[in-house]
Amino acid sequence: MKWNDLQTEACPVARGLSVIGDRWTMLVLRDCFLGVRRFEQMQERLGITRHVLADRLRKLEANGVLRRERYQERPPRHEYRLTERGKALYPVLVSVIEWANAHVPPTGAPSVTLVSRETGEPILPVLIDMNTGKEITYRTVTALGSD
Amino acid sequence: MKWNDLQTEACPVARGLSVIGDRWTMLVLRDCFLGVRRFEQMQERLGITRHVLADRLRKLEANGVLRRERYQERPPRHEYRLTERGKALYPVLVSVIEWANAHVPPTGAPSVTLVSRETGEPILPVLIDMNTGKEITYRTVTALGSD
DNA sequence: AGTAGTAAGTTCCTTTTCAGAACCTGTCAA
DNA sequence: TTGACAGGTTCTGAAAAGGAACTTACTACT
Repeated sequence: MKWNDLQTEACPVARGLSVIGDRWTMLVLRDCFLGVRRFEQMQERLGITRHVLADRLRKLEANGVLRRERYQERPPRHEYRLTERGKALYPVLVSVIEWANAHVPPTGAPSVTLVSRETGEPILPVLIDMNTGKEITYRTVTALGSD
Repeated sequence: MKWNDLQTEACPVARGLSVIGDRWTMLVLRDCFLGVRRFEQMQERLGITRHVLADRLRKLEANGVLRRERYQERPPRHEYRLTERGKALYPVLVSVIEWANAHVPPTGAPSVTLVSRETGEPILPVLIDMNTGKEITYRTVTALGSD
């Protein structure tokens, strides 16, 4: 099976990863959430090759995660911004951050954490089921549907 | 920059993705959460090549996400199980599922959703900050540390 | 007029990774 | 002795990624 065939699968994990499971893609989106909008800045910050970055931005735009906006004419220049669909990925990013900080300790370098804009206090992310108010773990939940 | 250099970065997104951001890796973990433990089953379910599956399982074991347990001697046979570190990835998986079901609609095929084991009702996952009790969005939270 | 700088890519070439299939090893059962 | 099973390894060709240089359409400086 090829990677691109995943888009049509019934499993939502496969469908989701067909969009964001690519090498570099989530790192590009991290920069987008940090407010980086331009090709040159992303390329320099990420250390990704220009070729791959152009490809990822194209695919993210095609999938409706980013949109390409012209910010000047002559010469034409564009910047990339998160769409609503892109912004909806924030929980995925936060979950990765939380997991990495707890389980993939940085080697020497200081860690980056998330803090509340309001209080400045570190945040403690937990997945809650809004219907029951309880925490979601692999024990309390099961998959339903044709898999 | 090479992909493997990400492990030593200060950014937790980069460190996390150096472990789980690889092609196929999260799909292997999906199967683990579904209770699949053996090489043959994973290979058949995923449609991944045996070579790549062996590689991913090796890396996941090296990173402490899975552990390899012998379940019979002569001939030696092993199965793969999630460690605590692996189980801690459940929120990442759930976030991907939630996003995909909302934003990457299946083409024709019926969707797979998560339900509460207790009530059988569909769950509605939301990321909450345990300190404030409020929902976490890209507006309410900001990164702190050297990035 | 000529030179340098900027932004967003594209092109070319090499190296790495992946897909697909076949093969290997040790054991049991027919 | 042949076949099946489980968990891999080995091989070859195709696809993707890395690295560096080049392109285009401007603006600003000398």
